[in-house]
Amino acid sequence: MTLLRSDRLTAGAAERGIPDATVARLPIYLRALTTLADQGIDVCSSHQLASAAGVNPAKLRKDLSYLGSYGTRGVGYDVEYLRYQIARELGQTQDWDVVIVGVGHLGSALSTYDGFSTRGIRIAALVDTAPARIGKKVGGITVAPLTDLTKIVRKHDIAIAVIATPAEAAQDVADALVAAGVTSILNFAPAIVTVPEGVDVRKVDLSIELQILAYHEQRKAANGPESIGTADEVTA
Amino acid sequence: MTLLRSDRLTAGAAERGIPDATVARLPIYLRALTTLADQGIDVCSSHQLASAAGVNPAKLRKDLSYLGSYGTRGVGYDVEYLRYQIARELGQTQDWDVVIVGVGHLGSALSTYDGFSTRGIRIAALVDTAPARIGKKVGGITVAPLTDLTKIVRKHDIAIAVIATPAEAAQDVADALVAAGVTSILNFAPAIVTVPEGVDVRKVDLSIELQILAYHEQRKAANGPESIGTADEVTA
DNA sequence: CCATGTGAATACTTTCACAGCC
DNA sequence: GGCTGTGAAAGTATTCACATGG
Repeated sequence: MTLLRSDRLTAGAAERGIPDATVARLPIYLRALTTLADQGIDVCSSHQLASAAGVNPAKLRKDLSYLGSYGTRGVGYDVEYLRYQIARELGQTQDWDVVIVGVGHLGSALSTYDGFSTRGIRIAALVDTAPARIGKKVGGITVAPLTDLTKIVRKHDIAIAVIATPAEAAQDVADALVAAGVTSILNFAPAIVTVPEGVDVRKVDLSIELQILAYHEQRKAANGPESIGTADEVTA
Repeated sequence: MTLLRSDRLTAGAAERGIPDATVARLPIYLRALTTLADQGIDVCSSHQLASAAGVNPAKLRKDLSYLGSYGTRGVGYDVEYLRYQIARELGQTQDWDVVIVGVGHLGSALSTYDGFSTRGIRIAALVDTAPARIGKKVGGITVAPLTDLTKIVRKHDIAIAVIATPAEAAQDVADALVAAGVTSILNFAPAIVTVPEGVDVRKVDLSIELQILAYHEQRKAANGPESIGTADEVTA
């Protein structure tokens, strides 16, 4: 989750050193811009965009300032232009081929998720170890055996993989992915996977999110209901 | 994601004011402790536990210090005792009934996900609007119509809900959930939902995680491969 | 001696408030 | 006049390093 950056601001001309917290929000801004564009809006203020994205305007402007000065003082931002700049910064000018390992319920859900294609992400291959699943078609893609991994990664020039296996298999799959040449992994398995330097891992754990909510619920119940409020998700 | 805390340390006896970042890691420690217990380990050092959880020992000790002093100097932590203390802090001494709204691919995957039951979370009901889905059984639970929501929430005393609908429906569903009395929402729909004060929303966006990885991949490709390394997920 | 628990130092993030430009 | 872009201030989080107690 936290990546070291050897160069926050190195010598030379304006080395890009965008804070992690900002990078994590850029896709949200992108989505918000698309929403605005769909509404026929082609110029927006930081307030409008911030409200569509669920953040506050100062944070939005600070975030955008790391990319450059793409707004116009006294006016706002050109929706289409800003959308392009953020997409470029995120590397969405190219399409990223992704392989999903593990075609159970979650893997199937991911492979048919339609939010990927419009965001520069293409599910290029599905892989599993279960003989019952190999050869079956899911979302138009034939499930391949794990042993084909290296071949698949080479063929599609895949850098990013998704682990959607049970916890027990996660580390072995991660090792296989790294060996095959993958350098970024999104791990849905409820296990910590260890990878060599230079490989990024992000983790999404569905039950953890619910446990965090349960914690806050418990506190609401314990204290009076008046002692807690949300800052997030409240549009001014 | 960020919750206001009116009392970081109020008067009286040790008011609990655990930082958000720490709360987000407690479920990870819980999982790590379970792993250790399964290996027959019943006392562990902060190093052992930290390595199993994928964090560094200092952070772990600091996090645990917010809960109290549950370790023994010179020795370490009793696995079972610490596990209980964290579970209690997270509110897992009781079971939380949860309703999932939207029984598409993702909703189905969630309702059959077996990582919930052992963590104090019980899927009590499934709800959808599509007539084709209502009445069908998924993971042993019959899908109910959205109009039954209030009845269901009352019956099971539900505080926590999951939105797994398309983006367009998310806000309406959130409104219905709040009206029915739900006070915590986990939102998987790729949309920002607005809720009144006192209601917590957490958001998981599958495509955003991949976009963040793509950003880092792009940077690896652009710069020399030597200029980036990961701090996370590397066990010493 | 050992490993925890914790103040103090550092690093990062958010927010404020206003200078700068349209 | 209005809104962006940004230094500076405030607020959080992480890490260090050592006093503390078994």
